Amino acid sequence: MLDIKFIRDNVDKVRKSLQDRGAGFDLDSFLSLDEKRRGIIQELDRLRSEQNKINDEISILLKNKQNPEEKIRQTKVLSLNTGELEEAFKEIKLIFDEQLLNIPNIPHVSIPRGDASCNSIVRGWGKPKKIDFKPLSHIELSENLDVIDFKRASKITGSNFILFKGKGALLERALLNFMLDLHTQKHGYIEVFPPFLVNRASMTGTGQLPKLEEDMYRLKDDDLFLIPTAEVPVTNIYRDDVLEEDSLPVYHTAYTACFRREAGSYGKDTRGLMRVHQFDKVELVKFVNPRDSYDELERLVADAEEVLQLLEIPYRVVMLATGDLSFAASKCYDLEAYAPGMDKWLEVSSCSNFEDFQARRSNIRYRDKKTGKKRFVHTLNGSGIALARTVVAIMENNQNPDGSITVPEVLKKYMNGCEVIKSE
RNA sequence: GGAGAGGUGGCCGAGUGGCUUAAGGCGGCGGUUUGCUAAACCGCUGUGUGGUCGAAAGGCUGCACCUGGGGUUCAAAUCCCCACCUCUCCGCCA
Repeated sequence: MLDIKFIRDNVDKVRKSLQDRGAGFDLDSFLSLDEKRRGIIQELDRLRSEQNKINDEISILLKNKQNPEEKIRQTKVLSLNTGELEEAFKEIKLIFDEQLLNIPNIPHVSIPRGDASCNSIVRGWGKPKKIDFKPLSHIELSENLDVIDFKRASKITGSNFILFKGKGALLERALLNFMLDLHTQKHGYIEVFPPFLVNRASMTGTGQLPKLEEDMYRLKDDDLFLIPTAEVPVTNIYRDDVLEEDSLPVYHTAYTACFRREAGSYGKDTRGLMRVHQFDKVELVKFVNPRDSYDELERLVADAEEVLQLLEIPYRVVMLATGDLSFAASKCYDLEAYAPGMDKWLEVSSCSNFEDFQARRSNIRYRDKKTGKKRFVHTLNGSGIALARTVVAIMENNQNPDGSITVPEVLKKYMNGCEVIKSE
């Protein structure tokens, strides 16, 4: 969330941010609500102050064995007034807090203004392999090779779930191990394996709540949520903590399954692995000194890109425009892998700098060495990378005329030496 | 799932309704002493929020904060209810 003081002092900036994002938020009525809120605080504090004084006087009277009846009568009335005002304050605070949580982060100046059509392609890597036959889609390939069983996944759970089989399951597992090894051994991330279920406070801390409740799987009896991304549990590791400045930056990587209801997206990419309710992902999360966060973002993107480079999958890096930016992010790069079977660019990673937006919500701070003051860290995260669609890219890029799939060089050792996935 | 014990500042730990402005200790910061270090001694010590002064750093001032939420009372760390978390024992279990 944004700092209310910042909002008050920078109304124009916030207004422009809301416009650029196309967010429908009534800033003016929020500001007048804030004014009202502060008015009540002042009156409430005045009443309490008066009451505190009389209470002290009562204490002294009692100590001197004098009768405090008169004073007690006085403060009884006061207490009644305070109680009423407290009710009013509670009501207004509830609305105020919720509205504050619904104001999106301010987009960084470096990104294009406008909707998704204004997204800009920053760079590309690799060239699609020459495929001199009509390439199959991953759906056809995986059904022919019997490595994914879509029908039975539907039977077990429902549509848009996946049942990997045989070499398909092995490929999934190999990819996860390959990516975790790369990030821990080469890029310096510390691996964590967090819970897949989180509570409401964690979901609010990273910004999924209150806005996106209907997008998530929720366990009503326990008020827990299945995580839509490892970003949630991993960022919340340090909720309400104060880190030492010297310990920054902190890098974590985690494998988790991710669960998304994808409510309202039926009809879009609903076949195959494109948009599924459960997928595997290796996530990268950084907690950094605010001074460094934009350099850290570039390195984060590079770390995610290296996965695709080593897998030899052609991709492009897209800088999102203000209107396409997610709620909590101030700057975001998407990585899109090319899939020749579908002739589509698939979003396989999203790398964002949240500045102090999540840190303020989650109360993650560091102690400034010079001043001794606590300040909010900057948080960043990115997929490094998301699996289902990466599997699509691997299958479709590496397919052979006979319908088999060549295993990328770097994955061979993770697949017990298997070089080609073929019909058995 | 059942029974019990707990949750107090950065940490440990006292505190059963009003001199609590949260004792005492550890740690941290500053100082005295000192050839240097240590010890000893002295002083200081958190967070949030509102107002106000200031260019700022920050100052002054009010309020709130003893896990969270309700309640009782003129007054709650303290009494009552609910939730969450931790620990111990029992049960169940991969």
